Amino acid sequence: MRVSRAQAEANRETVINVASRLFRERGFDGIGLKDLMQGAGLTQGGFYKQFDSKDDLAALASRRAMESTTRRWSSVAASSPDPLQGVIDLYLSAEHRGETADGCPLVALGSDAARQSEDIREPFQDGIKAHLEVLEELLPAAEHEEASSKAMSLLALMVGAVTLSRIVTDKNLADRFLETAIAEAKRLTAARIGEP
Amino acid sequence: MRVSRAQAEANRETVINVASRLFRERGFDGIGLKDLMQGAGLTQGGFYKQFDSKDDLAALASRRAMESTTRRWSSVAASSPDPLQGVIDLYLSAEHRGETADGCPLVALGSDAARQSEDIREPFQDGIKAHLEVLEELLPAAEHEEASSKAMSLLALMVGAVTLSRIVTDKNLADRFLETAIAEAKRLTAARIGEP
DNA sequence: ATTATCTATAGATCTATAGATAATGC
DNA sequence: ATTATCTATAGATCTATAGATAATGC
Repeated sequence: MRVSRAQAEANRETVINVASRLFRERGFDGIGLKDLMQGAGLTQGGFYKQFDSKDDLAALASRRAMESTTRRWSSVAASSPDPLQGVIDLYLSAEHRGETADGCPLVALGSDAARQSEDIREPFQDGIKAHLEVLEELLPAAEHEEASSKAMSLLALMVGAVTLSRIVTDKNLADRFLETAIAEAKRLTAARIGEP
Repeated sequence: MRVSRAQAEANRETVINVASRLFRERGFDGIGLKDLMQGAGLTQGGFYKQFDSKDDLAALASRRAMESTTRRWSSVAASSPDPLQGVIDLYLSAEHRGETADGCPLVALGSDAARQSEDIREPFQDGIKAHLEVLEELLPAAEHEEASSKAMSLLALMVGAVTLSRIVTDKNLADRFLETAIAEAKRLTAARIGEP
């Protein structure tokens, strides 16, 4: 029954990774410890030797999820001819809308996160700041202040668009939310000449 | 024990209204039938004579919530010197961020809604369409197509901004999400001269 | 007589804990 | 000897149902 320390650590990491996917897919209240542990090939009983509580795992899994999507942004930016457009097109794509478990936690768990304790909202906040920093560096703005504001509006626009796109049942309307957001993001990111 | 038909109908309405608040406050999975009925001054046992299932109530409560916020938009627009700005300022206010139970269901339940069945997503979609229609009528656009696109981007921006503002624990960052979204909304809604 | 609501309960599931088991690590 | 994971279970809570109760409506 007992496994090596290295294996135990690997198991812990697997549980966090599985949780980061399953929480996004079903919500924090939508999946129990039994299924979370089963998803990692373990049983429920071992849970509390690895984690303090379900909320503890929720915080760890949220951090892992946010870090994973920040990394994806950086990697897409690094490999795109137009880095900012690359990130925008990826985020506002039908593929991203479809992959809840691997997609942005802000969309998958946004309204859930707002209801959680500070311990769980903190990893989301850190992830939001990291996402903003990626955008700020990519934005063509003269001053830092302007880039910061643009980044915040752009993130809000993108999170809102994918959220709405996932809610509606009308496929055509869902696609239009993504398309109009892409068009609006282009206007937003274009350098504004002669503006304060 | 038995009450008049009129009173029974009034009780049903009360349960829907209570549910529309409590679901927004705690999420669909965050509150049970016992507490929902108790909130209306009733006991759990009577629930299934009034509703088919918890999901049935969730759909009815979601519709009620969306209709309520659409009405609020219309009423704010009717009583503001600048109707569109009135709606934007109300939505992107610290007050709206603070009142989860009475605020926009798209923010309070956005990520939850995306995970629900079509029966529950439909009232959200109808509410989204109603919200878009209010914005379209207020937007200063030459063509319908343009107003429609602007309305969708504006709604996405606002939903995203309040969602992010509720998640972050840093009060200063939370306020900045609302402020930058207001500034961006102003640019978005201003008539664009010489654009396609 | 009908029926809106009540009390009571079934059966499932949830988080968390207790103690057994068997492999690791000293 | 220590400990990672297992089986088993406690105690609470969840959705849904059954049957009792008492007031309405015919």
